[in-house]
Amino acid sequence: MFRTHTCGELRLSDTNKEVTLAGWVQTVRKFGSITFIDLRDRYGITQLLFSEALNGELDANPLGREFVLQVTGSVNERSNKNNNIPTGDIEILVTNFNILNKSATPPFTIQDDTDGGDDIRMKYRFLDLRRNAVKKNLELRYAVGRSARNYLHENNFLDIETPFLIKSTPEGARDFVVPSRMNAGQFYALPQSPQTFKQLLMVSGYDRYYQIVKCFRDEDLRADRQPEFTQIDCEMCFVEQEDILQTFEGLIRRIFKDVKNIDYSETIERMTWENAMWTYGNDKPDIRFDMKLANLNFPQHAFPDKKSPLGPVGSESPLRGAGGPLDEAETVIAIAVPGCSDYSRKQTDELTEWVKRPQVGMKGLVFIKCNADGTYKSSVDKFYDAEKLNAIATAANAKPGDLIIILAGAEERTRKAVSDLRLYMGQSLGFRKTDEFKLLWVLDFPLFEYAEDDNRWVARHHPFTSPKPSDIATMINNNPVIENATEYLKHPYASIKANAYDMVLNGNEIGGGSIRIYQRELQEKMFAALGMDAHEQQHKFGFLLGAFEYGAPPHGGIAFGFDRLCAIIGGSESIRDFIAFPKNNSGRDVMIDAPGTIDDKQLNELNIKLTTPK
RNA sequence: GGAUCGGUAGUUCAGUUGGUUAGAAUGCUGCCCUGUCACGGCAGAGGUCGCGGGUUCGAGUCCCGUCCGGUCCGCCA
Repeated sequence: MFRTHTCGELRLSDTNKEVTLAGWVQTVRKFGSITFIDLRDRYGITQLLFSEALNGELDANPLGREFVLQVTGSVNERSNKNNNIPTGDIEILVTNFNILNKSATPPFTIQDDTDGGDDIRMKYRFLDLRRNAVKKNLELRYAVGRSARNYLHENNFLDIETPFLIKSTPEGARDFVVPSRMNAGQFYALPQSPQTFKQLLMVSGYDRYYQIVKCFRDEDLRADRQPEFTQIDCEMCFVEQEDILQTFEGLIRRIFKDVKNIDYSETIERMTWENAMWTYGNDKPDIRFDMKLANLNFPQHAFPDKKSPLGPVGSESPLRGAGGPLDEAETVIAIAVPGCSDYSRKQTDELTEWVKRPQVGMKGLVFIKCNADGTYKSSVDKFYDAEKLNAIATAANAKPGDLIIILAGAEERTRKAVSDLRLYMGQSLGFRKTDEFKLLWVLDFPLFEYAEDDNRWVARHHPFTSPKPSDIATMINNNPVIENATEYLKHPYASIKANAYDMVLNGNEIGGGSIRIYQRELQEKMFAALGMDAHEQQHKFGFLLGAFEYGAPPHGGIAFGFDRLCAIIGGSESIRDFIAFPKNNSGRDVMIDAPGTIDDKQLNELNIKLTTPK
């Protein structure tokens, strides 16, 4: 037997027991004739005592960090206890030890506060994983997965595996492809999600399905995006949107309870996509803090009855500094940043530089300081009197002490810029606490978006999403063809809402789904709208259209981004530390150095000729 | 495809206006130490300043290119 106990379980009550432990040397502390060693395994740290006086023949000198050690000895009560660790009351008086393996000096310290940077930690990920900080993340990931499985199991969901080697589809993200040796010149695609398979399982009558499953998308990476990632993928028969929302509110509440012991009993807020876009500037708002967007030019479709506090402004508009003259700006949006009216010139200049960065892309900003005494100090004082500034402040819901920031420009860009600014200010003012959790459903997404590049509709969610029941007739009765972009807004399809929903946690999309199309006619109409003719539809999705002819039930589902959910619950922006072996920014695994070239024999078997040399 | 920040000791970083022998911390090695737990003390080793080119009497420092890494935009049904 290698060990009788783990390094995390011995207590004062075990005193005098003869035990054998195995683990890694965390630290060595020498004091002449006695030596302390912290022995570490997955479960904790136990202090070892090597004493020359008591066991003179033991030589702890050869032992270095990360050596693998098996030790036998008796459990002693410590004379100096350590309250910081659970085993801090005891130590092992070593009578015998065995070096199971030596270790080279690790390139970084295996500690909670390691001295290693991301690069070196990823290259030696197997050492990084020994660190408590990473281990805790992987344990949390397991806890989230186990909680989800328990909940879904208790609610009659079946875990059914679906294939990884499937067919490339035209819509959505770029596919990862796998060449087929037995079918020369042909390729499998790895699934971006098990979407069509889970729908076919519904047709087969498995009315509640789930799978915690790898998905693959060959797109550029981010801190919260990996090319292979994991989804909690779910689908249900005989449900309407409300059934799905209820079921998966239950799931997320269960996860918070099981993993964080949080009773998330409050109502989960619901917001239409349209409302989210106008109130927060994006479709996954962080509602942990307020700072709502105020549209100062009050466009007809948002606030039809109001007049802009800015009034008619000519080409000499003071808002020139915010991105151009107002009468040329499609949109003018303000936010009131609480408690920042005392910002210095330097600080407002920094904000100006921030919005001028290419990633934000504004030409500048206008600010109004709402002083505590009710007066205003703004970058447009020579254009606006106090009455006008007061009207803007009222429109922006600003209170004394607030700093109003105004951006102007093209609608989409400006909305995104103010949204980014809101998150940036929220972050720097400490409103985005990692231990506070706010859930939100975003509903009623547009079904279609117009893709200018291709001059066609694309599905905002995916092409299997059903329109709202009230929009089905609009979809069936109209020709999807559009000639040019200017017709886009006027086309009946532009206003069709999808029966789709996203779950948002602290400003991150953690899940999304929809009620699906289950009738062949409607699905064909959808494919046609996306520019697929009958032949292509049959070629790409014939199996699904065929299945819909054999008693396909109404169904819908949802998929949660498992890695992202774990990261947010774990209080991190980056998902990489919640994945045992993640890829870097360029999609590389720097530990195993993948991807790599393959030899000519393999290429020949696959009938592949490279156009660029290896 | 684009923007931006970084690359100097094993590691994390500092390095001024271009100017002597490139520093600190930590890790590592040796010695001392019987109660540490971020042990302490003393001594020591450790550098192709990512790579290539250029400017200059002289480049870690300036310029050009390139590679690598981080973050973001585009992209991600």
